[in-house]
Amino acid sequence: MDNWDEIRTAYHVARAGTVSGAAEALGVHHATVIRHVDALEARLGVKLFQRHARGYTPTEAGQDLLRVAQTTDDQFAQLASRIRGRGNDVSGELTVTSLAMFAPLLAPVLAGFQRAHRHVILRYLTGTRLFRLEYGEAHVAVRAGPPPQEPDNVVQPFFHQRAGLYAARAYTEAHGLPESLDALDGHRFVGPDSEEPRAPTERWLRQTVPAEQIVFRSPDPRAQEDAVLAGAGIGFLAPWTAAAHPDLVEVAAPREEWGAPIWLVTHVDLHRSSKVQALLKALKDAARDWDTA
Amino acid sequence: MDNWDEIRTAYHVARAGTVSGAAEALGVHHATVIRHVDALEARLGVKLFQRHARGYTPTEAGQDLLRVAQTTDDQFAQLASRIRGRGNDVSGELTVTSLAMFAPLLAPVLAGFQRAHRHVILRYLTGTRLFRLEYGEAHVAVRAGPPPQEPDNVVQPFFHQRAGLYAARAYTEAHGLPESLDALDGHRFVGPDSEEPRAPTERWLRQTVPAEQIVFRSPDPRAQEDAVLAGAGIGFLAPWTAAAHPDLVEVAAPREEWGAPIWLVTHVDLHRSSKVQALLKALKDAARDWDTA
DNA sequence: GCCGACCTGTGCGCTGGCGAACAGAAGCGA
DNA sequence: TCGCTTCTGTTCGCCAGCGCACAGGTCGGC
Repeated sequence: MDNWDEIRTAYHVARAGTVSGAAEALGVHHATVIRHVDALEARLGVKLFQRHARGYTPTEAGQDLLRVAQTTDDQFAQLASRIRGRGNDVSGELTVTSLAMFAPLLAPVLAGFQRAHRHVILRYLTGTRLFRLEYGEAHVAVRAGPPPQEPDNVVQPFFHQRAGLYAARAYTEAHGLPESLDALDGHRFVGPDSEEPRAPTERWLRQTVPAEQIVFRSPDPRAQEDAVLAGAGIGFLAPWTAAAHPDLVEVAAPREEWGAPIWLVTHVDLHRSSKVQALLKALKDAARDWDTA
Repeated sequence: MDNWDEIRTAYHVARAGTVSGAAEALGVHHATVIRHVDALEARLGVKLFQRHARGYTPTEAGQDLLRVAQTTDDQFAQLASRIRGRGNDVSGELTVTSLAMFAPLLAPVLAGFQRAHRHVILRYLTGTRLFRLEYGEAHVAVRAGPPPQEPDNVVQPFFHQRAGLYAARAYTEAHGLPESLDALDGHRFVGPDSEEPRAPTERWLRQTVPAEQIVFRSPDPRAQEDAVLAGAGIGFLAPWTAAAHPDLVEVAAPREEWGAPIWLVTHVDLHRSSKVQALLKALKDAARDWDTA
């Protein structure tokens, strides 16, 4: 059964009862209908219709085909309306990915979005691995650093990430507060575990602070945050993270050189769907407050 | 959804994950596959796949299509095996039609055939109306008289129908037995009701016997038979009918001029099916005995 | 780091399948 | 009985859609 269009033609012949009627319903010439039916019967080796001057009467096999094709037609019609409807509908799955450090920022926005669109199922992936939009691993990605260059990705600015140096009150009470960024000797730092620094804060830390003073290292930004809160040392945190913990002391205010642009990235194939557009709008609305804050 | 082949192509792409794989499975060039998918997406207005250098990944809509097309493919495969199998299988419906007078002759054959092929459902239509093979009203027809000329019918000789004149013993005891066919005056006859005679017996009766002597008339041959048995008059019966009733007396032995050829007729579209062939064989096997009898 | 395997994507020439037109048959009504 | 309509079915010319060839990209192994 390797020609579904011929089945569809035969189905319309069985329904209309005549070749001409089927041809009109299909919008093709009746000669085409005859060719399709003849080809299908030849391939099956069984007559589907009895031909007479007043039309085509389905044989048993033809009636069987009529039943099967009828349900197929219905299912395809339902499929089409589902698919077409989905284009203008905010429903189904919606997968967002970002670095783990943005979770406290994004999670409330995503939760609010889900409340506004009850038919959408949100998946929020965080991880060190880069989730690839072109493989359909995510609809929307939040990326930091230089603007992504992938050809099939639609990139737009999200917000500007700022970072400052903070320490827990327990740490400053034990080790004091550095007077300036030039007098950091003897202080302990919380930093990344990576071999090569990627973020501007990581590069600054490596260039400025001797390695032996970075006493707590973790590849997980959330673990670093926890370490700073526990008084393990001085570490980079976003201002909004620090603001959420009154127990933290600002060692150095956020600097322009420590900041990084954050981008919203979508795959070009999905970017136009209203589902993705709705999420992008919600994210950018939220980011407007972050930039001014 | 008016192009089922494109759906089938997209289905194979979703299954294989690559355009090339789908093209190989379908036996077409991969350029054709790309064209089909592009056309289908354009018509639906929704991306079915995310394209990347390593293949096509189905979107939600593509996965939906995959599920629907999967079941469609299964159903078509089952349909094909059913239809193809039916060609070599003696099952399903089998409709036979004949003049009502042949019912006692044919019914035992048909019953035996059904016993031999338990999966077949036999329909035996008798009636004055001519059931039309080309409209699928019957698979096999038994026709009397000159060989049928319909172009799409396959005609083969069945047996030679013979007829004699008989009367019930009750009739002969009351009215005596005619000495010859030239001395029929005063005798009563059972005959047809038709305006124009069709069977040779009917023509002979009209030419030979005055109309007023045909005292019992019926369009139904079985009713005529019952009338002869009841002693209503002399009438034409087949020898095998008379043989079944010891109460009947032969008025005139069957003559060649009273006989008529009987034909087996099938529609050319159905003639080659093994179901019809099996029934034809059973009928002709039975007729071999009738001819010699 | 280079090479090979495999993928998508596109322009071109050609052919299979399409529509147009006509022929023939059957049914229907005047 | 004749004409009209409505079917099927065949032939012919032509174009949409096919396969081919090549380009460009990515991934993995040596």
